[in-house]
Amino acid sequence: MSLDSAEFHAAVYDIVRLIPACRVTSYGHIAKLAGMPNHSRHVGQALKFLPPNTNPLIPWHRVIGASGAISSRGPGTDGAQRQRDALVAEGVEVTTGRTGDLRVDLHQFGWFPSAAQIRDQWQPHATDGQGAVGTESE
DNA sequence: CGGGTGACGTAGG
DNA sequence: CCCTACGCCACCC
Repeated sequence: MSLDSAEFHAAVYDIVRLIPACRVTSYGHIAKLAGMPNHSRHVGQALKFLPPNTNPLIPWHRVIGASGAISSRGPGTDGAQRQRDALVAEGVEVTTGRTGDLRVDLHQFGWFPSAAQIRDQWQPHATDGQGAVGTESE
């Protein structure tokens, strides 16, 4: 199956909408859930394309890098700061490095479910209230 | 049509 | 943990 760019955007938005509060995931994981594991950059591209009015509908701030770092997004932009503010408001701990880099502990706030678990969210059969799903490095 | 770029990721030093 | 190099692909020049 080949995803069109528009459909890829829609898939990305749909997945981002599923991210629970106080949790974060990575661009690459969203790309993987969307069926395109190598299109991690385009996930960010899709979020960049995101209109301001859809902000409250799509928790874009819960998407960070696979290393738990919030992308600088350029020195003149305040996107990273707004993202940090939104995450902190939800209760996510964001640490600031000496160089001003913003990072989140994925072991504590990471949310990396598989496609099957996503389907499980749409149809809650197993009521497992697990926290960090799929903490790879453990 | 070649080259640079980016809200990325992984591997290696 | 830091930085560098490379792969990736849509988009822009």
